[in-house]
Amino acid sequence: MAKLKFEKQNDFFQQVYQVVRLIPKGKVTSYGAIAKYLGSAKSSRVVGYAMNNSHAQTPPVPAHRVVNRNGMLTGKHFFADEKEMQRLLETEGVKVKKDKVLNFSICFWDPMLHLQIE
DNA sequence: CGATTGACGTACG
DNA sequence: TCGTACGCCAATC
Repeated sequence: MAKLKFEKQNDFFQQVYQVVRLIPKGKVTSYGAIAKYLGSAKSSRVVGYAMNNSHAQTPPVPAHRVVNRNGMLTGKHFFADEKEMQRLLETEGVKVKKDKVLNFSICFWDPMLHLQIE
């Protein structure tokens, strides 16, 4: 359980990256959950857009831990190899089948429940 | 400044 | 269960 505090409204992107970096190993979350956590539940698309630039961030953002609401690896296409994302998840203990996270409800990590904004 | 785009999510048939 | 339509919002053109 980590506590997170956002001083000011940093760049929305930076907030997204920050949350993604806090995702525990072996866990995954969704774009919508992150958006909601950041206070913009309807900005899920923007979260995805932010992830598009995650590769340029330092330290790198574990984008493979972020999937859509169905647990599908919609972002795999943005990795060097489409199987890279799945491989990374399985390496962390997350089973993936047909581009979908198995036991998604169990592997799902909701920032709203594990992070607290003071 | 208006139009388009998108790693989403929900509603509807 | 599956495909299509639409809304949302920031970035980009």
